[in-house]
Amino acid sequence: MTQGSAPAAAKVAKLNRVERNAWTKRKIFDAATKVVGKYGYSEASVARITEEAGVAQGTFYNHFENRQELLDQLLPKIGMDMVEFIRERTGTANAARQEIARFGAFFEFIREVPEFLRILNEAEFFAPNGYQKHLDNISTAYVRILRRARQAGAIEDFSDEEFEAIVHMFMGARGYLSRRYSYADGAVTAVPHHVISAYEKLITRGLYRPCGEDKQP
Amino acid sequence: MTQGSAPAAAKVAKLNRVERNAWTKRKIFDAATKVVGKYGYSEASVARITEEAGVAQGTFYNHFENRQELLDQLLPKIGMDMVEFIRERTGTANAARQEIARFGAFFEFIREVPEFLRILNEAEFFAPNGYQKHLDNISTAYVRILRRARQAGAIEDFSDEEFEAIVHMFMGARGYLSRRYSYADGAVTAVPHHVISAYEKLITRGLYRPCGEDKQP
Amino acid sequence: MTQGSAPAAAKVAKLNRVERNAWTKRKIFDAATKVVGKYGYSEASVARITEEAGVAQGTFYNHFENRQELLDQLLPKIGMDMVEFIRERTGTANAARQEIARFGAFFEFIREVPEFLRILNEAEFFAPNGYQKHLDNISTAYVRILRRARQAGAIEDFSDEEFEAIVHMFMGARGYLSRRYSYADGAVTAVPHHVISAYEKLITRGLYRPCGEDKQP
Amino acid sequence: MTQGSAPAAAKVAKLNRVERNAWTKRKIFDAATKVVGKYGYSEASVARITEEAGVAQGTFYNHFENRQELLDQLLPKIGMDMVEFIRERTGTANAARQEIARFGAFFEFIREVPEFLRILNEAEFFAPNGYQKHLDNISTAYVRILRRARQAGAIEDFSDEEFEAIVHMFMGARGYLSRRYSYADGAVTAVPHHVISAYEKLITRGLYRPCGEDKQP
DNA sequence: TATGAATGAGGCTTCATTCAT
DNA sequence: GATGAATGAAGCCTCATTCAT
Repeated sequence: MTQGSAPAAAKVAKLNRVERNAWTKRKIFDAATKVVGKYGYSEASVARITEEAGVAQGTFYNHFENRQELLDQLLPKIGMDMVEFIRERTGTANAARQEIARFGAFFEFIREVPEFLRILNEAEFFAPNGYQKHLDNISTAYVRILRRARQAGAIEDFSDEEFEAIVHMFMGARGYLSRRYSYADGAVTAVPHHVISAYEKLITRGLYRPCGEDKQP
Repeated sequence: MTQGSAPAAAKVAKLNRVERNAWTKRKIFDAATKVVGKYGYSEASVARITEEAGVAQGTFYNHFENRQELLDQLLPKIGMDMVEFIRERTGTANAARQEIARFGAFFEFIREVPEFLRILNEAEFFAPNGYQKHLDNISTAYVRILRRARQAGAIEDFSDEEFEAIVHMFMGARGYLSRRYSYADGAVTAVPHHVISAYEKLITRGLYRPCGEDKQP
Repeated sequence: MTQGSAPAAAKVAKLNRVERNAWTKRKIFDAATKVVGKYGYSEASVARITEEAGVAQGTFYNHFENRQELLDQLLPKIGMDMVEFIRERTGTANAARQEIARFGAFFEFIREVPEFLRILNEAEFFAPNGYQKHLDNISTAYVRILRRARQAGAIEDFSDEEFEAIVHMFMGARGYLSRRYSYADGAVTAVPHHVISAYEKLITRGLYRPCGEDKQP
Repeated sequence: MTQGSAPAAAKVAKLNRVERNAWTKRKIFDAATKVVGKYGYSEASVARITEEAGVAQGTFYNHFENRQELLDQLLPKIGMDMVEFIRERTGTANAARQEIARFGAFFEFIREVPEFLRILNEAEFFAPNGYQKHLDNISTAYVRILRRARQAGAIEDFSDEEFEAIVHMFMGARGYLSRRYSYADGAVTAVPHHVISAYEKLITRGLYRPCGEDKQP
């Protein structure tokens, strides 16, 4: 429209069609993360999300089949970010120490990405497909870790099936604990030390070999 | 309108005003339990509940301030039923055995009252006040049990604060496990044995004295 | 609100609950007739209808399951009015004359109830159930008339099945003619005389005994 | 972007600009015929049509001013095909026989081009301009035929204006009959014989000279 | 106290059309 | 000329709550 504007074409104009498309989708996605994190799934109307994203409501449906599709993508996406985040902080100590590290990293992540907690907790009921996908992602990865620890001699006397149950307990425990201790009037705070210590005692005695040393180096 | 109706009023008429009132409220309450258990909180519209209860929508507001008030009463009420149910099945064996019994009784209760699972799980987000109340109820009772076990010498080395954390882990673990293992295509099934055994190992080794015998009789 | 208003309760207040209910439903129904007649089914949004009726949109759904249900009731209802209207104007002359009278009365009715034409014509596509019902109503009644004429000796050589086809042709012909000749820029005008005369010739010669006299007195 | 693409451009590239243009327009047109025939006008969104045609939505507006313009072209185009189809099957027998032949050919055409019926029937309300144009086309041609029959002595006692009315009745009758007898669960079937016979009786007696022989050769 | 019709805001989604690339 | 993302109005319907009877 402004005739001579070609050379001035600003930041956004540099993007080609494909990039612009991805950028818009990303805007919607990020907006949804923010909105669900703040208000919960049930208040995350398309109107609210698109307003937060700064696009028209109709635009939403150019990028997602419907509201639910977006909602179901939220958790698995952030969940993978979390897995990566935790992996980076796990260290190379013995298996029990690593488990403690993971436990702590989980709560660190929650503070880094405060939306995560609510998204995780509510997903089961508002985004069941996404929740299941996330569960499978986590469960698979976690069981693999436990198996490796068993091979290394750090765990004895647990079957694969029992591992799966243990993993579910861990996940459940973290969820409960995070909800109980990490919320402080909306804001997210650190988990108190006694929570860590209780968890440490429970799992080092109950799951991993008490001595804290793996059998095979 | 109702003036001369006293003699004709059948069965129900035997009730006086207060009893009738309580009876109606109860009908609504039971209907809500059924509806939420079957469809979840978000589908539990006032219309659906009153229809299930066989009363008019307006009647609802004679007994509850608003929809949320009823929803918030649901879980604490059933939760207390559950506590009683579990207490009756705890037995008098040593502390570790009792804990296993409680764990099992929890899953029994779920099968007795199939609505409970959904009400419990969703309450956190749809009936936060009721959820908190339920949490406090359970947590208080459970911590008391653990303290007593510690006094009896069955638990060592855990502080009161750690007990609270442990209780939350237990509750979280049960929730997760029940969701993972108790749903079978809508119906509620028994929890597989390896889940029980995994739990048993984890807590007898991690919390209670491994030998399974209390210090003081 | 106005404290002493009880004795003043005006016109509408005389109605009891049932009557008020019926009255509201009727208001919606009449509004729909007007709106569909003027704008056609596709423009007959619930918003437009309720606005015309002077009620809230939500009220609509207290009286009709959904938009389509109302739409499907429109034609059969008015169709029965039409049947009655025509019957009253059929007279007692011989069968052929009666047929001409019916033909004329049809066009009279269209002018009495100008909405009818559009409702009739569009119903096939926008209210198929209602259309089918109307068709059955009319077809049944019409075939009965033809049969009686055959019994009276006014018609020869047509089978029952052929009657049904004839009735469809009559209905189709009327529809076409009414659309062609009765619309005058939205308003509805009388059908020109040559249309009547053409119809008269066609059916008195083609269907009824040409002489215009029935066999049996 | 397109600079060097000339040599590589396959089959389609043989077409010059004008031909390509016409080809695209044709694709859209055919797609619209298919879509309207199958789903009706109201479901014939621009999105659906362009998808069926395999072009982008924007392309549509390079060839048609708007959605309605295309819709209005649909019926007149196919209508002319029908006229040609019927003419080829009219034969050279006497006028009454020819009329019967035309009646039969109409139903044949419906089976040849199954989309036609729906397009014809719905056009009146969804493509009024196109419908009017079609009506004029048919009416003009049909009246010419009747006039010629009158000149040949096969019809007596009908004025030109009455001819026009008769033509409308014929068209209306055909429409009704085709809808009543030609739809069989979506598919299009043959019209039962009694329909043909009823029509034959009606028009040979009512319009054409009963003897079936024209006055002047 | 019981009733149930009335309300109107708000939710999701579709769609014809525009316009920058 | 072709593309397809962006737009925003409009449609249907649900729902918690109110209020006159």
